[in-house]
Amino acid sequence: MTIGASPEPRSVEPAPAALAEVISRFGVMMTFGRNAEIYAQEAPAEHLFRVVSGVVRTASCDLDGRRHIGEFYYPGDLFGLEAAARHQYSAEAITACQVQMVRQSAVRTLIGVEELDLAILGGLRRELQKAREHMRLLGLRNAREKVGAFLAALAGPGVAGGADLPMGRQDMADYLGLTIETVSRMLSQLQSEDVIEFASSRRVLIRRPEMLEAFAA
Amino acid sequence: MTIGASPEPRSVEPAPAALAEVISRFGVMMTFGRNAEIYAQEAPAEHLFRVVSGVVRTASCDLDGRRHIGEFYYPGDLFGLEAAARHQYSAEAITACQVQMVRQSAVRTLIGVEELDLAILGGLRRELQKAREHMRLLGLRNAREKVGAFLAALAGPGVAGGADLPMGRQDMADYLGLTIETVSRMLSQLQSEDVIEFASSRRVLIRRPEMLEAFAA
DNA sequence: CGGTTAATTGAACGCATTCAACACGAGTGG
DNA sequence: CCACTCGTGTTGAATGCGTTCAATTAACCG
Repeated sequence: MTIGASPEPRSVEPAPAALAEVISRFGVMMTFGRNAEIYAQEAPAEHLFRVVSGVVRTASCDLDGRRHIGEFYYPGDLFGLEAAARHQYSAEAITACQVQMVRQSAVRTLIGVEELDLAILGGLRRELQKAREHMRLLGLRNAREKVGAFLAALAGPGVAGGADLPMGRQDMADYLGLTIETVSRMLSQLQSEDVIEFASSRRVLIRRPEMLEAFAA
Repeated sequence: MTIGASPEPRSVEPAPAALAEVISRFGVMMTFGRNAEIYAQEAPAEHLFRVVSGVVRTASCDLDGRRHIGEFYYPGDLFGLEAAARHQYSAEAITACQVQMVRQSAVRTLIGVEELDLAILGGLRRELQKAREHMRLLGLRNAREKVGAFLAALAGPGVAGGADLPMGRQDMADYLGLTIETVSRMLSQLQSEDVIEFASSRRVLIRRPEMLEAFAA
């Protein structure tokens, strides 16, 4: 796989299949409890990870305590294929979860250096796209749009029925660059407008999918 | 170069030397005037670029006109090695500038697929790191800190003397997720605190480097 | 049940924006 | 050389959005 040569350009890259395959076959399965740390910020990035079950977040803490959530990872997603030799963000289990892990050096012997690099290349492209999309969200959306876009992404392209919110309000807030109160307020507002409806605080029903999709942009 | 195997981890990746070398030797030199478009948003990403002189910005326009600046590129920087088959951001000349350009397919024959992919890998790692840093800036800094951090980055690690601001206030604002007025106010504020001083609106002198570096974090 | 954490809601504040006016500099023509 | 214009940058005043602080309610779990 090389950049720019794919016959069918698409806006979002799929997860690199070859690497996912290798991790799922040879990876060491690990189990983490809620809020357990999978790896620390600044830790050496020696392993590649794949979410088997549960949800993972990457987080970065500021000097003065402010926290930023980099991304959420769901079953099937790869994470930990960092940009540098050390992790910029820590990774933590949002829910109890199972994660498969392989040493990069091990993958290298299994599928060869070139294959590994290509797979990582694909993964990085995906990460970069998500990061840029996130940058735009943070830079030029207001609170209402941020929360709407988040829900739209979470509900997925087939926005119908409902969706679970595995993460708490604080995680959503730190992901969107808002406070927990503002997130709550926007959710309440969207509910009062019948765009969504909460079955419980972690379970949301989509009442007007077309309204939510308007936020996706 | 493979991820995780480098003996000396460093926080910021250098530009991929091999690729830069190839572009500078075989690239087609092009000249652009102020505000000229180098490539458009959504255009196929078939080329790799290198700034020879001048400054380049990548920009992305929203449906309702809001603009976001992705990154600024200075002489020696590579750009256009996008995450997808199509450019997420357009590239424009901030100042009159010279840019070298090569087709990816041409590079492939010159240095081989593996080399190319490795070089792009390095470049992407760099881009991802910058994007994440930018995300954090947008997500959890206030106006004062944003402007301070911008100046600190622009002045460079050896924060001393002064720096030129090749971009206008609007570009700075769209990069930082602020309005032009707020940027101007923060600059005035920093000047009134004797952290910086403006020789002209595009030329800034660093009066207290240690104060600026505090923003870098 | 009580006890604890998470989430919602209210009220007041403050930071950044918005709208508006003004200042500055570069370029052009009288 | 000055007057004029246009683009760019600065400054002021008022508004509003999101935050902050505080109190209440809901969910979770022993």
